[in-house]
Amino acid sequence: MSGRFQTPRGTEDILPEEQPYWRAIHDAAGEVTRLFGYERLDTPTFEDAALFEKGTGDTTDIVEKEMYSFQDQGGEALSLIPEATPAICRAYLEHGLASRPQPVRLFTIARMFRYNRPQLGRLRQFNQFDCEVLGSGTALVDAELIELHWRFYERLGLENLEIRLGSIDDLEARRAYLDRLRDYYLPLRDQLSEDSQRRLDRNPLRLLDSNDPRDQELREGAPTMIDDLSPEAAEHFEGVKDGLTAAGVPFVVDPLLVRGLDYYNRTVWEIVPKGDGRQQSSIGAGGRYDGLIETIGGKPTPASGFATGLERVIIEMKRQELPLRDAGAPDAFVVHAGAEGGRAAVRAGAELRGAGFVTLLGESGRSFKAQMRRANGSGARFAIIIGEDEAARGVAALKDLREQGDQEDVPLGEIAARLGQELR
RNA sequence: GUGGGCGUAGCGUAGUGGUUAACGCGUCAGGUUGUGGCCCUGAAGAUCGAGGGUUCAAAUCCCUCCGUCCACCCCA
Repeated sequence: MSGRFQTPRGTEDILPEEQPYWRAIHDAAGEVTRLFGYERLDTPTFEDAALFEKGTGDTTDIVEKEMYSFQDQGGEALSLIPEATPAICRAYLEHGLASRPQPVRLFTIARMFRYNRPQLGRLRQFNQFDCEVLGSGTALVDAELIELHWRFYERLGLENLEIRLGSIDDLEARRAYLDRLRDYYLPLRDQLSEDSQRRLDRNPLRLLDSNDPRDQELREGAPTMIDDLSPEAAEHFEGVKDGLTAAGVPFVVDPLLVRGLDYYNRTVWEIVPKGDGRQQSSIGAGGRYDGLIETIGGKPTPASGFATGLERVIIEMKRQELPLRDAGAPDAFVVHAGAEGGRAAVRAGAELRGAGFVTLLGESGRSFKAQMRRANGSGARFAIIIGEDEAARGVAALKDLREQGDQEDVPLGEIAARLGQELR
């Protein structure tokens, strides 16, 4: 089958049978944001490339090697959005949302693009549900976001998830910590795995979540950030934990939680399925980013938010075999034959749909047997049969497909009323 | 971006050098007069991911590319 076109690498079609998952996700997101009072804000699919270079950070992998960037015919440097947060912040500044009552609670559901090597749960084009609260630095806002995040999965019916919560302090304190961490590891360099020796220079935090046994042993004596937070960050962290406890949301403090974007400060969290060893298992993650808005040209504005990867959520929904609302079988399937029967079938269809009944028509030219098979396969409750004979008599034969046998003639024009009685 | 596994009809699989590539599900058509589910019969559907090479002979061996999955990396 090649030679034929196929979806570009790392992209996928969403076929009809996949749609119930997406419907469930949109319903759950809509419901949970409504309950928490979040408003939807949608941004463009592409933005000024510099927004992410500044916002996300031009030393991050996302910006350095994963952005789809291009120049348009007018010479503008643009990027397909790799994440929503800087775009939401841009919109917040551009439209003066800072002048509305603070904080502003927003959400979006959008496609994101990152050029990386595809894997299960890692696509080049993927969808995220994203919530942000701008204009508040309180711990309770973080707790609220984590709770909302949690309730979203809860509403979908997902179980066996775990919130991992951590704090990475503020920038200055984090730099000091990184120095301490490096000081600890430097003399031990030779004992580290090859990967970790490289990490020591590039991203020392990564040493802490290495899977290599050698690294894990050395980790025992390493300083941890969470036990040595600045007083302000420590108090904030306590506030987040208090808020979650009050909300009845379970969490585990993870001192090794080092994942996430560079702009995060203080609160960070991720939600993962318990006992899943895969690398792409985190289905959602978030954190506070008090410095980002200033970085992209706004006044210093505290903010916090999270994103959840919807394809990853669906992987987990399938794994947990969640029951989905089925799309709904048709109410009626109209079987017909002959020119006059065809016209009557179209009229019957219009009448039925006008009355709110989901109605499918059989294929003209196909045998009754074929059409009846299709009617049965469609799951329709009733078959409405209009052949030459019925059409001539101005009636349709109504047949309940749940039972054997019985069918009766109903005058054309009274079909919808009759179905109404049968289906209430 | 690095390393590795895999790639046979729409889907799931069998076949690992030798006649027209097999099976299940699905699709289509039939099983006497215009009627479904079960059953039966038949048909369509595959340049065996693509291109090149080795060989008398390749789905099967080799190379390249594409796709997918796993690890690394990154992250949702």
